[in-house]
Amino acid sequence: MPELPEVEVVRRGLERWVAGRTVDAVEVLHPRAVRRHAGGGADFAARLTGETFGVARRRGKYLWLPLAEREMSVLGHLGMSGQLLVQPEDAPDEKHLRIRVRFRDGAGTELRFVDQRTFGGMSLHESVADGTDGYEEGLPDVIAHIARDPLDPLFDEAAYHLALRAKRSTIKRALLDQSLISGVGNIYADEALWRAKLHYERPTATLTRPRSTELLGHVRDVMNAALDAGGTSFDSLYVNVNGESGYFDRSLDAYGREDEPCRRCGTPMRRRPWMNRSSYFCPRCQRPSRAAS
DNA sequence: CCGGCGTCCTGGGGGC
DNA sequence: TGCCCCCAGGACGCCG
Repeated sequence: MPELPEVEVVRRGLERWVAGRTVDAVEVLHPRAVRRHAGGGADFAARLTGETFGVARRRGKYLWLPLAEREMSVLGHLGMSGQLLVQPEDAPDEKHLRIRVRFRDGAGTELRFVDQRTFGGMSLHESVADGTDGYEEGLPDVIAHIARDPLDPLFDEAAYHLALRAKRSTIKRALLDQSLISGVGNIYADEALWRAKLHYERPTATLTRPRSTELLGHVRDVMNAALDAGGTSFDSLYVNVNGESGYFDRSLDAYGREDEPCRRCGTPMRRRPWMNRSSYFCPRCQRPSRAAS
């Protein structure tokens, strides 16, 4: 389940293995993998052929490859189970291979998008300036609404706090709202809330500025720890751009630890159904406030 | 306008 | 053993 740290590991792989290479041919093997591309698979392949990739960029869980000679970018999202692999051209196709990008150089490798559950995909979009960065970053127009992520030096912390105070929502919802702060998924939300000793249904409007600053610090800490470890991997579905599995799950304090002792106080951790998914928390360290159930 | 929920998808696992 | 149902969840669309 790739979140920001895993996507960043993939971005680094793309920067190293794909930047500067020119596309020779593209094969779209599953239409759902390009469902976000307006013209469909054939159009995606035709438009990409002959183009040269720039340096991969990332915002939250989205990553994109700017085209060197156009104000356009190839947008990628890994969804739940997506992988971007740089493989030898003669390596056998993966079972869930969805898109293949061949290159014109003689490097002997190709880029593959592999995705079992097909929540992810690739698509080509116009680039747009967002007011702070220029066209050279190639931000795809369709993700202009995605907020900067907490590891971005230009993340607007003051605006984030103001938005939290203004919302009539709860903290975990707000952490997962990609238009407020991007890159946080279910796993790191639970981890950061556990570290901050905050209940997932704490109303955002009750968070003081110091408290929300502290939470943000925990979000950054848990993401940086995962980055240092090379990305989190839970079910071997996630593999980085070179096909190496991440590792980090041993370090999780909350996610997936139902009935296991809290690493702070020993109380059995709980799992609660929440928004068609789960929230893991310590019932003692993370007490709900009066307004929450 | 915005919060909240349904939907997409597939393989693994649990229960009967 | 085999089958069925549930579960995982990111992001978007729609409803109230």
